[in-house]
Amino acid sequence: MTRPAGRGGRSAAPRSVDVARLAGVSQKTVSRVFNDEPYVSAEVRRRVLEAAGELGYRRNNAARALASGRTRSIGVVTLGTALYGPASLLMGIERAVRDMGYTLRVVNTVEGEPAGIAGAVDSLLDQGVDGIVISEPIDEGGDEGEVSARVDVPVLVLSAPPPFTAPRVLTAGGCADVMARAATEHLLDLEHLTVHHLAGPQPWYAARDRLDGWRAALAGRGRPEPPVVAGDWSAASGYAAGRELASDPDVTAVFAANDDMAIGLIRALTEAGLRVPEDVSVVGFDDTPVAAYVTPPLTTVRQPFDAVAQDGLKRLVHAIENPQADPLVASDPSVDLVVRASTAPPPPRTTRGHGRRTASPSA
Amino acid sequence: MTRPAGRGGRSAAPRSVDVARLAGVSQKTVSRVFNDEPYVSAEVRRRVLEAAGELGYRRNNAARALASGRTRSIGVVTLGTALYGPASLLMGIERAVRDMGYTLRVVNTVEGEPAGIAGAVDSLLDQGVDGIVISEPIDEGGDEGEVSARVDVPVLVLSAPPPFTAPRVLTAGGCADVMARAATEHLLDLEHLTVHHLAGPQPWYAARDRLDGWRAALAGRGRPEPPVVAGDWSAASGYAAGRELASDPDVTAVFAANDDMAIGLIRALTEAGLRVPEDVSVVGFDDTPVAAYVTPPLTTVRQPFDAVAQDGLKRLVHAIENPQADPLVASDPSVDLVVRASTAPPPPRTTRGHGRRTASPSA
DNA sequence: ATGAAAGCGCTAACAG
DNA sequence: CTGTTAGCGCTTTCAT
Repeated sequence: MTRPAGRGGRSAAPRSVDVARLAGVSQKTVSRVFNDEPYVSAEVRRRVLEAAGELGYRRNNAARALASGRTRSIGVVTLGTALYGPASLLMGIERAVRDMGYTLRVVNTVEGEPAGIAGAVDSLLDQGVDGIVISEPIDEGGDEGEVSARVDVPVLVLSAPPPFTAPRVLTAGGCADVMARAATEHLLDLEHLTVHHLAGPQPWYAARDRLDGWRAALAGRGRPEPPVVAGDWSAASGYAAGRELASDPDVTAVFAANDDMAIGLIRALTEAGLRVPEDVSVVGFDDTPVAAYVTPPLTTVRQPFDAVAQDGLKRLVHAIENPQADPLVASDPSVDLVVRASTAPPPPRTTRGHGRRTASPSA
Repeated sequence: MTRPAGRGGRSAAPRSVDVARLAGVSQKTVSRVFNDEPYVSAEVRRRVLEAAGELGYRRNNAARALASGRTRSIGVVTLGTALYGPASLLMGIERAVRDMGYTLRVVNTVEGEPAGIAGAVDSLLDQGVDGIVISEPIDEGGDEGEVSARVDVPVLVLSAPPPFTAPRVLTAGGCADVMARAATEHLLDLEHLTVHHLAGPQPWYAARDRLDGWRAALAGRGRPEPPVVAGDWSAASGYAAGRELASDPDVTAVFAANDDMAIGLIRALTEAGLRVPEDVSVVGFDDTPVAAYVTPPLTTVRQPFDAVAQDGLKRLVHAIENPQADPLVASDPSVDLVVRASTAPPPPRTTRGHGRRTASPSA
């Protein structure tokens, strides 16, 4: 019909000139209509829209990007994990990006892969994104500097201090420390003498934040700081930690850096013959969907993923669209401690240490 | 320097002509080098690469897409949920897309939103993707037909029968039924007279598949089919179902359509004074990271997300790059039943019904 | 093995 | 309010 499947393009998709011809206007007017530009009479607009509908016209994004120098897309760098935290954040980001009228490109970094964040950012830059979101990065040690020079778009770093310096870096959601502090204080308020911490993997800024918050809470009350137990976010690591902790009669309260580890921890404690929360209290972090339904229902901290993503993206888009203006200020999200049945006052002091050295599986 | 920050474009990014000039070759040769085209002498290639490196040259994707008619990007439509299944699948898709040399664009559909899949596909088409992946769609009833006409790129539908008809539709991973069947048969092999099913929300094809598999297993052994209990994937719904099921002494085995529901179910059963697996066996689906660490460790089915994504994407890309060729055939993934401690033979028949009507909370 | 010329389909100035 | 004229930076086609 119109055109015999032009060069590279797949089929002969209608172009704006085709619409213009059919509507009896100039090509530029079609462009005006589709960009909601002013100065188009209602009548002409109607005719254009009708013609476009008839032809099944849809703007060519590549041409738009080439001509305007903007792609209206935002890239996000995520860890390639289905962990509840990162996954929830990604969903929040997608929604926020869409709400702001942008499209989303996604690149995962694979833990332990050489390229890391630098490579992912580079790939996004190749794709021509207008802005970049780095979600829950981890500190891989030093390859971040390499990117910095080339990054000429605004960058938003979520749930962490900036992992690298680029001309225009924003941050959002670095509030895990205050949430962790609240969790720890909840345990202290219950009269526990101290609180142990089952930490996440330290390359993760999110894990460090929680560790810091726990430290701050303990320091704030002048409590001794027991040695940190290291986990890797998995329930398996929580279980391993639990076996260790179960044999120490001084352990009456544990703050785990995420719910999965808390669940593994509880399992190990239970198998060792300890009761949660009567013998040991446990607090998790995330409020995963199952947290309320494990045994016992888990006291945990709910993270405001959507709010963080929304606030961050609003500021990122502002930075994109107003390169010269001062960045908007971050609004701080609310801390949300969800108290369930896994926390209680410590056992009476006289009975502490009671049969705590033998592991008698119960299941 | 080169050029004072041309019209729309942000800064004066170097173009291929700049590289060509510096390397003392034609622009076309630069293009050849970057596209790994043949007929470029090693010496020239080296000079071009060096010049490009010096200038910090990076190809402009919009121009490439405009000139070639291909964007080298694949769009994925996902539900906006952090549920383990969909999130895992998304990670697998990202990886597979990247491995195939494409980039990924993501659009979520929000359950209950009017636009639904049709809107998401449309948005992806606007963005000019070369292919589309629809991940774990749900049947929203009828708005799919609207898209079909306009979809001129290959579409891969994961974990479901095609939700709409488009010229070139592929499917992958619709194997939940055989996995569900295996799960049910495991319970039957343990001598349970029948198996109850805690189903997922029926708009989800994934939920329907599991229901079908359960039915097939029961039918295959000539067992009675008890009424289906409806859930919504959440642990909360599993808990609600558990309260119901706990009062029925005929319930000795339950196959839950996902792990979260299984966990909620177990909690309700436990609170009702029933033991798992001594009184009631439970099988989940997904093998979430916590499945092995809840009490009791959950027998469940592990889904081969990565394999499904990889196989599907290989075929999608084949369809993109060989429009005329016959589609590749799907390779079927392996079923992986993980037997843990939540399943056992039913209680002795003489004692069945024992104290099953009163709910005496424990834990 | 390399180069020249001609667009891809749009947006951005500038005229009317 | 509307139209004209130039490119955006590549890939493609065809010459050498």
